[in-house]
Amino acid sequence: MKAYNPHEIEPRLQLAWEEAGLFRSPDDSPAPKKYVLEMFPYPSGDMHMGHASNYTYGDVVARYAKMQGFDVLHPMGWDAFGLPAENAAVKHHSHPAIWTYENIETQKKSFSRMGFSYDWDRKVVACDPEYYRWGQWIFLKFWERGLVERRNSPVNWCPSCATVLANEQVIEGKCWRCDSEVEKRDLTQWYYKITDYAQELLDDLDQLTGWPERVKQQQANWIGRSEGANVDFILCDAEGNAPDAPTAEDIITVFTTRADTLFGCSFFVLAPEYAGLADLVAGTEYEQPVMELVEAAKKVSAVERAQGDHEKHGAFTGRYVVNPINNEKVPVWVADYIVADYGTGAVMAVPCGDTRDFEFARKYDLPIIPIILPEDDPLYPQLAGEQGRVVTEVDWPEAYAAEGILVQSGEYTGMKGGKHSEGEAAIVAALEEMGRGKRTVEFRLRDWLISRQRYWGNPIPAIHCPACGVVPVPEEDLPVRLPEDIDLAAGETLATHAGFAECTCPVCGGLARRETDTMDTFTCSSWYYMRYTDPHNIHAPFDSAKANAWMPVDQYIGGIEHAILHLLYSRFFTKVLRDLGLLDFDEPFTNLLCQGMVLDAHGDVMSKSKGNVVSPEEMIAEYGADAVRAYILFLGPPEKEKLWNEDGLPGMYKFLNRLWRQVHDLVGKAGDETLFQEAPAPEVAVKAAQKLARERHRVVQKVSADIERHNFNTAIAAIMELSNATGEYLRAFSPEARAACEDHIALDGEVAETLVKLMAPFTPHLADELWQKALGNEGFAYGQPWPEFDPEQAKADEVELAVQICGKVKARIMVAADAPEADVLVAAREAVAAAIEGKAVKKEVYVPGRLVNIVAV
RNA sequence: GCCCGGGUGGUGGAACGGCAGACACGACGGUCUCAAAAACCGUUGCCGAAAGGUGUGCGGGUUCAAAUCCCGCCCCGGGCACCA
Repeated sequence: MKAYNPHEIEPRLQLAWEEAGLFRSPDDSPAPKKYVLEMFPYPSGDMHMGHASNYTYGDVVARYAKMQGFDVLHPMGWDAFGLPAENAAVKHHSHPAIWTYENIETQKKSFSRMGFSYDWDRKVVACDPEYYRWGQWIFLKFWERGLVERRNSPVNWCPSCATVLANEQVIEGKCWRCDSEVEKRDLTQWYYKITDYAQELLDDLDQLTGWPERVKQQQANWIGRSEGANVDFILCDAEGNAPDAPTAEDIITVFTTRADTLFGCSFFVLAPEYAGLADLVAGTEYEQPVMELVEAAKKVSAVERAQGDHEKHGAFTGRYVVNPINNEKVPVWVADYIVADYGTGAVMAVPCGDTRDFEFARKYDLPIIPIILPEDDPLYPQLAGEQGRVVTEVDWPEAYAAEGILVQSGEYTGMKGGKHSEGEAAIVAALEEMGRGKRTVEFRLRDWLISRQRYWGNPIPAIHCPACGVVPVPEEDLPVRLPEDIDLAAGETLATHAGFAECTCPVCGGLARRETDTMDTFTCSSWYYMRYTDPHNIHAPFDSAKANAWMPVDQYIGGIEHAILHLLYSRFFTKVLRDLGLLDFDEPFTNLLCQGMVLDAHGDVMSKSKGNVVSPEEMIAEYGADAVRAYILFLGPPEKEKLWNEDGLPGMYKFLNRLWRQVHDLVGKAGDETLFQEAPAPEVAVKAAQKLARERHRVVQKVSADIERHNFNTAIAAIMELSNATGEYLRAFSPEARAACEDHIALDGEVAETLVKLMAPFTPHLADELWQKALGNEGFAYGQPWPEFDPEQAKADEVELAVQICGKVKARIMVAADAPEADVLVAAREAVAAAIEGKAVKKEVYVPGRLVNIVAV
């Protein structure tokens, strides 16, 4: 027997797999399909632990599916556009493509060295013009459908990255990539109208039964649907006189989810960025303080805003509006706690029912009108009978935002109040009746800002013509290629590049200017998984028949950090491409596995700057890829965060060595390395053989179930148990004794083959080597039929039962597995006879195969 | 503030409401060795010499039986957040 040497067998088998084209996926085959996909990486340099674990999980799922008889699509590619490549280019006075492609080669080698079963013929690289041209094509299709918009609005600007960012890329007021504070700027930018799909993106979360609940929750939060109503307030003079026939200029609309509290509205607030604000105060004594507030609000950084309990600032505009429900005159204020781009940017303030309005009212001494409170509130009896409008006489301690009973609310007094309440419905109905209100729904989700002022991205295929306006690049002119001669180190950009922007208008033929913004890299990752189904197509992004055949992805695996960003964008793309008639399904990813972060031993995120990055390469160099794979899998459930600690790695290597020996021993090829030492008593030996035969069935059953629910750690633990049973067995029978007996030869062969096949998804090199050299087979364990099991044969003839008295274990008995209940109870009583002596047995509970519980007092 | 997760030995982690701690790591003891390594065998939640007791963040409850279900807290992690 040769010793287990991963450093020799692993590279040799990787080459053999490649030569055999083992992982190539067929385009059409009658077998059922399984599309297993891991999120493609950004080519940042070396493979890190996050990659290693993520891709190991995927590889197990893919290899297991293959052994289950599925046609498997298991591709890999690179999310190759992005800022780090530009930074590297500046640093090394080179081109982003050089850095990117070098890193891709490095990572590809690392992935191969891990033994991942990718179909490299389907590799997709996002910065390849053959790929990004179709991203441009999709942009044009979105445009045709009215899903592209170019508009001026306040946007998030990262000064360090020198580009705008999408809402999803701002984390607590900071840039998702570089952590710099984000600024607000008014700029004209390109948007994908993802809000058109807000409702469907929310509704279809229910379809995603194979997704983790927390991811769906996060998406629902992000989409943030609120049901409510728009209510029109009308500008009036200081005496409360409003025009009888108000025009659009006289109306200010608010969005509210709490129309039931309309009687409690004691002031009215506009956002500092409210469009008509300047006109409202122009030329009045209020203009100066209001404009000062507007200026001050601009200076408050997003980070400060994000910090929460920010002190509120406001100013009176000198104007009034009329509350449509009771014709009361209400002062109009401007305040920095109102968000301009949510709802209408104007709010009816109800201090008694809203903590923010309450704080503001206290600070500026505005009236607080109690109109809702719980029935058991001490103030309730007083206010419920109150006919007038108590304002200051009642000491209102804090805002009451929950459900309650309406008081001092005219004909609605006594109704239930709260979100979606009786009172809310009644008041909205009344407003609708008088033409001053309308049911509506607001979403927190904003349109996706896709333009970036960066070079290393997919150019937006648009042309600015002085005569025709903004026009699309004709399809036949795609791709708009990135110019290769650019000197980023010298500060050159697409906008300043000589030649790139120059073009002629495709409509009028006149001199025009090409759009110089590129698209957010997340546009590239929103459809790459479709390209894998047809990666070499030069006529379309993909052939619909091929995409529909392979898609949706059966198992998607990636980091939790993409819970919103990538996964939401991809769902949006899928729905639009479906509406374009290119796809026949609604959701791209049927099942989603989100792996937890791999952290260092102290629980910190691994990063180059912290110098705590653990490289899988060194571990592979010492113990081989199979040991690293198995150890990663054994560490715990994939969803959980992993504090990296490699103390157990040598133990896993030891296990693989033991397995190697055992398989050789079972098939009579161990030579001097046989585990047999000294024959025990015959009945001990027989039991070891019986147990091994049973364990083989039980473990196959358990490993299959565990892989299917992604409990790889317990699957490996079960294989260890089979190995332990094998060890006992091999110690009990000499190789000669086993070779002389047909029954032994049969059992030995079955167990050896089972061990090899069970290990195949986890440690594919070891399995293939044993498959060929120890078991003497042709080909590879990869793709061999997964072992069968018989649940009946997994059962033991005799079982040990715990005997409890009142739930406490007092004894253990051995009984035949099929013993009648009466016999078992007799045996149980005997076993604890002394303890129940003189007590009355009130009840006996028998759980077959587990325990007997005797309730005796 | 709202919404999700999660608290189990020295460590990673197991446990369809049914013997808590599977499987490992580590530690300790042993076999083999001149010795060490490797390999193999055994012990290992805690207290206790033992009998026994005790034990899954804390306090209650349901149940013959609770890590698991219910109620009330405490701590840790994540998401959303002046979103009306």
